[in-house]
This record gives sequence, structure tokens and C-alpha cells, in this order.
Amino acid sequence: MDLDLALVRAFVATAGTLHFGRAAEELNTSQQALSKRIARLEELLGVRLFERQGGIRLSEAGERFLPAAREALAAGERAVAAVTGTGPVVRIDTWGHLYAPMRTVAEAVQVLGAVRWEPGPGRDWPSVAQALLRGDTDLGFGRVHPLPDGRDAGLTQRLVRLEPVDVVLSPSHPLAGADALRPSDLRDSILWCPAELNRLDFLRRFADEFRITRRHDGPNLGLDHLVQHLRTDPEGFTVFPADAPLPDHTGLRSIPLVEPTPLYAWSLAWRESSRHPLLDTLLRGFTEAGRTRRWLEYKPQRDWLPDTDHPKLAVR
Amino acid sequence: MDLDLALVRAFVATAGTLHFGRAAEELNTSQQALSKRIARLEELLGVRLFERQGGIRLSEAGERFLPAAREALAAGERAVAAVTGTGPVVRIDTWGHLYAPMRTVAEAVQVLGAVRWEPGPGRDWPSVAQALLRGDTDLGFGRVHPLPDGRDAGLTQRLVRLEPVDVVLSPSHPLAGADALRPSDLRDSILWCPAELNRLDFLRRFADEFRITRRHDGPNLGLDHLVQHLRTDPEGFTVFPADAPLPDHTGLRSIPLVEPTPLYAWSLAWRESSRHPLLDTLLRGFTEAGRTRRWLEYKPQRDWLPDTDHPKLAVR
DNA sequence: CCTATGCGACAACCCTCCGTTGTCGGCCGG
DNA sequence: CCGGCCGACAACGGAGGGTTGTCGCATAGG
Repeated sequence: MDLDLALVRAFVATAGTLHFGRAAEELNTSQQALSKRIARLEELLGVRLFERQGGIRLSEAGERFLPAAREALAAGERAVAAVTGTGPVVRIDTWGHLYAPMRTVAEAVQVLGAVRWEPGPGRDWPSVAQALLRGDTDLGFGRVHPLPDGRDAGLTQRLVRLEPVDVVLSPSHPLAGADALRPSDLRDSILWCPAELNRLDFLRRFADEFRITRRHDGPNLGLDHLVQHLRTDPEGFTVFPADAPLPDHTGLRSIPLVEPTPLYAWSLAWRESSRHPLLDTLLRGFTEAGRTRRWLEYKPQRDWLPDTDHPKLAVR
Repeated sequence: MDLDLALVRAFVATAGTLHFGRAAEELNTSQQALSKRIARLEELLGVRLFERQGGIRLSEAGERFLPAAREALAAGERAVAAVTGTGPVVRIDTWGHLYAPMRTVAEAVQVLGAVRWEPGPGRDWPSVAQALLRGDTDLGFGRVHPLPDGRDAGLTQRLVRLEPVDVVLSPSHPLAGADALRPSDLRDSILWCPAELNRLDFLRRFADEFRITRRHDGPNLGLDHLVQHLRTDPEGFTVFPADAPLPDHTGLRSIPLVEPTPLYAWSLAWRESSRHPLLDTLLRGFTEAGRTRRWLEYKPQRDWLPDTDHPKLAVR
């Protein structure tokens, strides 16, 4: 009971023109062949799709079939595009590269397939927002924070993942043996920041919220550099998304945070006035992945989320 | 370039077993026929889907194709189900019947087709919430307001439409000639309520917000009854969703409200722990319809929404 | 009432294509 | 080196889909 999409195509074309002759022309075939195709489809489905009485019009069943038929055609085209590499590509600019945003995008894309994408050169949220507004890129992915002067006006965003963060510290750190730690346990330690703290919205809010006053920041010299320092400083720590990969054999320990568990809010952003054709498919991929992998779980009494992220939460 | 889903089915089955013989058995055909089908599909796509070297495994292209192929098969099945009437039915309980909730559900379903649904006996939000929790129905649709005692715990809801409301009044009402009215213009008029006001969350909040103190309520005796009273009372008015149909030839006037425009918030609700198989399709229908018909537009400076509805808003 | 016209269905024909049966070749384990 | 398993290849037969040609049935106009 599998449809041949060629038949479905014939139906959709005929439903469009309501005229066998013209629809046949459109499909580069003859009226008779088209007539047979429709008849075949009708027999397969066991339902009359058109009422014929001097001209044709959609039957009630045809009316029900039409939108679903269009969907099926579109799905077929996406499948073909997925494998032949034809069709559009969506450019996705990510930021917060230290936290490996790509892995989440890749996972969401994999769920549905059929989306070809390429990473953009994104650096940070302000620059990606600008690129989106200029049309230099199609989609942004990372942690969004409010921009001054309405520099994000016209952009739509959607929260797609809340990721718990772990503490990362040296085995020589006094707390290294714990199975779980509370943020308040870290007050006596030194927060090592991967870049200048005033450019790290999440880390800054985290440190402020939990009164972590000993902080060490500096220019972004990459993950390895940070790891080096952490390894040698028994008082130092940093926080890191729980599923983001640390370089292997760093010898550092990753310990879950609880009471509360801080969450890192990953969002997609795009310019509403120029939606990319693949956007809907991609959003479905994130929705699907988010549900199965529980990417959007948030319990106010268990988790901590920066104030500015709260509006992004919603019953969805 | 239209796929034959029978070929796609062959591919998916083979990708599942990674064994031509067993997949052929599963498909009730011979190994040779299956082999030919795969070859045909590969030629059509111009890509090798399997690597053959003593046994088979998916090629890179096959890996990309698989999820999209599953999607296409599902879409095909939905299309067949839409027209043959096979497949599951989703029971949707609506409430606020005076405001004709069904029309919005019907519109959303129409966008994608393929969802068979039947209305339930819903009366009001509390009773529908209870029915959802008991599993007596699959989905609820109407305006959701918070319930006491956690009687809505375990239910997920999603805002799907914000509908402006119009004033409805008799032609003999002094304001009947206006092209648009402000809520504050109605302070001297009498709000006729279609039921007891303490059961009408939206109307109560509306009247309180805009200081409409003259109110007339009573048991719900139906739309016609309300219309009768409105027609004869030159001081009376009621408010009504802008797109909801009033009975024809009522002789009443409908006038848009502005500065601000009150919005009626329609939501879907379901029990997260027992998602109906059609729920995702249905949600996509609402998302799609919502975008094209601008069902979710809200400007705080232009519109008015009861406080309790604000958490439902979200960037999505 | 008759005819012209336009449209879709039906019939006959032909060829392509798909599934069948039978067989070969290549990769494995012993 | 050999046997067994698995997928590809070859040959054949029948169904199916496209072609051309024609008919039936509407509707409109004289």
C-alpha cells in the first residue's frame, strides 16, 4: 500500500487546474495517460478523487487528500535532495565555539535528515545578529542575550535546548572527589574564564548569582590554554556544558552541579522577514530531538537559569 | 523525478536488516526482486545506497537518505490515511462553544490534512482538564486559565491563536456608527455576558481592566438568547472574537476594538505523558496556520492580554 | 430540436519494465 | 583448497503504462 508519488503528482497537478488537458500538458504527457493515472490512484485508494460531470471538481475525499498529498510530495523531494545534494543549503552561524555548539545542531539535523547546512564564521551573538540582519547568514545558534539599541530588532529566536553545566577542575582540587557539587561549594575557588568576563554573559551572571568573587579572565586563547591552567591550579575551576566534549586525556574531572543545576540556554535565531526554506524542517528536527532527549526540561525549584533567559521559556 | 514509495520501502527494510534475503522475506518478495528494486532506486537517485562486499552496509549517501526516507514513507501513509479514513482519530474536546472554537481547529487541520479528528463533549476548561487527565479525551482546545489545587498538573499547553475581539451591539446603540471603538468608550454601556460572569474568566478580566461596571449576566441560554437581548437594549453590548460567526441577520453591528485591542488566547492542551500519535502533525498544522494567518501577533503597546495569559507568550 | 464544440472515458495496440527462475562469482570459515 | 552463503547477472514471460483513435455526454447557440 505504498503510493507512487508520480501518481500523487498527477493528482496535485490536476487538482490545480481542474482540467485534464491542461494538467496533462503541464506534466508533459497526454490527456489519456493522465486520466489513467488518476484512475489508477483512485483505484489504489478505493476512493473517487474527482467528480466528473462535464468538467471536473474535487470530491470530498479529494479535498481531504490534497493537502496531505502536497506534504507527501514535499517529503519525497526532501528525501531526494538529502541524497543527491541538490536543493538549498542553510548557512548556520554559531558562537560560543568553546562550548561546541555544532554538536547540537548536528544532532537535530540528523533526526530528520534532509537538511544540508554549512557552518558560518560566527564569532559572538552581536556579530551573528548583525550578519542575520544583513542577510549574510540564514540562521544563528548559540546563547542569546539582549542587545542594546535594538540591534536585535526584527530577529526571531527560539529556545531549543537547556543544557546543564558541570564543574571542571583538576584532580588536585580539594573538591575533586565529589559525585556532585553545589554552586555555593565553589565560593572559595577561582573561576577560570575562557575569555574576558564582560563578554561572557552566562559566566558573569553565574558568578554574580552564586557570589563567586575570585575570578580569573583574560583574552580567549582557546580551550587547550584554559585546560593547561586548570590542571596546574588546585584552586581553579570552570563550568562547561555537560555534553560538550573536553579534549581527551586532559586529566580534568567533570562533576555535575546540583541544587540548583545551572542551565545554559541554546537558541536558534533568524530574521523573520526572510525565512529560509529549510527553516521549518530544521525547527521540527530540534523539536523532535528536544522532546526525545529532554532538552527543554526546566524545574524552577531544581534548576537555575539567568533572569534574561526566562522569557524564552514557554509552554510549547 | 518522483519517488515510488515502494522502492523507498524496500530501501528502508533493507537498511533495517542489512541483509537482502531477510528483507525480501519481510517484504514478501524474492531476493532478486528486492535487489532490482534497490538497484532501480540507486539509479534513479544516481547514488549508491549500499556498499557491497560480502554482506552489505549503508553507504554515506544511504546514511543521509534513511531518515528522510522514513519521513517520506510516513507522509505517504498519512496521505493514504487521510483519504481512506483508516488510521487513528484524535478526540478534541473544546470549550467556550459560544465563541466557536471548532472553526480554528478545522482551519489548522485543513492546512496539512491527514488528521482525522472528532469533537468531544467538552463544557469548560476544568471539565476538559479532568477528561484529559483521565484519558477520556486526547486534546483540549479553548482559552486556558489557571486551575486551583494543581488540577492541571501534568498537562502541557500551547498557545496557538490570539484573536482580537470586536464589540457587538445594536444599531440603536449610540456608538453603533463608529468604525472602531476603544474599550474605555464602553464604560457607560452594559456588558451582556453569555453566562454567569464568575465562570467567564476572560470577560471578567476584561470588564475589570477597563472599569466596565454595568454588567448583566445569568445562566447560559445560548447565543440566540443573547442576541435577542442585545437587539432590544440600546445600552447593551458584548464582545466577541472577530472571526467567530454571529448568526446571520441578527441585525447587530460588529465593531473592532482598538487602543488597546483585547486578545482572546486560544490554546491546545494535552497530557504530556500520553501524547497522541497525531499530536505532532496537528501542532505543525497550527504552527503553519498561525504563521500564515498571523495568529500569534502581539504588540504590548497595541494589544491587551489578561495577565494570566502572558506566560503563554513566547518567542517561538 | 438539432448541431457544434469541448472534455473526459474507453478500446486496441505495443513496448517497456518488473518479477520470476536458474546460475554464476566472490568472500568467508575450516 | 573447498563448501556454503549471499548478492549479482541472464533469460524469459506477463502485467502495466503510454500511445493513437474514437465515443459518449455535457452545454451553448441557432
